[in-house]
Amino acid sequence: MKILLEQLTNYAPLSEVALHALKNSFEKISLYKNDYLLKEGQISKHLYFLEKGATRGYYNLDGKQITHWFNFENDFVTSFHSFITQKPAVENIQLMEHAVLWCISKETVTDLFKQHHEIEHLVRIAYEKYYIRLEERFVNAQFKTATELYENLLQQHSHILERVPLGFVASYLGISQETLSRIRSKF
Amino acid sequence: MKILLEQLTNYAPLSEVALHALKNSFEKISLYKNDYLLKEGQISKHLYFLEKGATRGYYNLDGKQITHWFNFENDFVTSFHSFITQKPAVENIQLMEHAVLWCISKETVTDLFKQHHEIEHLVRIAYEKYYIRLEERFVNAQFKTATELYENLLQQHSHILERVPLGFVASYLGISQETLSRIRSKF
DNA sequence: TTTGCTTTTTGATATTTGTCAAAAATTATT
DNA sequence: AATAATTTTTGACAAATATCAAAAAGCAAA
Repeated sequence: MKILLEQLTNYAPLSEVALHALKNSFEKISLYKNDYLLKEGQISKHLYFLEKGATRGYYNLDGKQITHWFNFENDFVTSFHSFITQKPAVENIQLMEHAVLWCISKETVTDLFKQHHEIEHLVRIAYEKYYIRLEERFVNAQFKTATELYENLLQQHSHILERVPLGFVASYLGISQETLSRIRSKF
Repeated sequence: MKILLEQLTNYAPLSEVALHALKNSFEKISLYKNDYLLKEGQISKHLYFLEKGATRGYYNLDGKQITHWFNFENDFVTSFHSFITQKPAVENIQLMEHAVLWCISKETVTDLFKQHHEIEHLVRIAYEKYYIRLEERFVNAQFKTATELYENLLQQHSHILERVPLGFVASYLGISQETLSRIRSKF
């Protein structure tokens, strides 16, 4: 919980009142490798904070699993599309390792926004950061070669390569597993 | 101005007070084809609402102009990365047509957030929509073929194809102009 | 440690897309 | 209307990546 609150106050400072409200709003849960936080077709009712562990988001396309993101310690996790629109998710969220998470429901989030403007303010700032991060990833994905993407990943997020099977990384980068294997052998 | 306020209240309803504050915060400007809203290296100090006209964002890579987004009527335009971080922009924003815009400064936006929580609330919701939109575009860009991307564009945003030179569309889709030309000839 | 299961690598080949150069078509300017 | 400038198309070829199949390596369970 301490980690979660620290992470939140990195975005913006919070009053004691707001901190207290947040403390009472998250519930701790513990899940195991291969468990699902969300399955395709379900509506995402919860936002999770990943204190420990690793998750991946994937969807099924032509009988294949396409992993399109990973989350690790201190990340917020959910199907944002489903959580925001309350429509069925197209993706699955699965644990790649045993994980400790803090869980909050959509309704609780909405209530917190109503009761504590400073929390909505904080989330507005968090959204900006998340938006920029997505924009960067998008530009990279579109305009860099597979080798450049791998180098980037190696330099900036090498922990991903150590904790995640190669096949997942390949689809995360948008390339085939064989190509990634060949690229890697050249380094 | 009426259009701008309508567009805003599509995200969330606003009180008379907030509407009035907004009315006093935007300034109308008129610019011409090939003018720049922002050049690479500048810090984006303004957010624009495009009432009429069309803009593109592009950056320079290996001596080429890479167009990575377009904006048309009723879109908000800026280099979000630069506007949010107040760091120099990597992209240029140029008018593709004569345009009528409503302009607001970063400081004014910040002040409005402080004075009217409902405006920050509205923007929080707007961010969610923008985030989802970017996510969709990202997933498409990464996992669809050039032909599928063109078909999508044709079905969902055919106005883009009519108003924008082919070369810009090609780099928007992340493919070469020659490839796009060949795809198009097959339809 | 042996056996079975999963993941990764390797080889051969096919497909997609890019690049370069030139021609054709379109648009703008005088 | 003629000329110039820009944009789009076409062709030939090269490069990058995907696909399929099989071997090798790694890991887990009995």
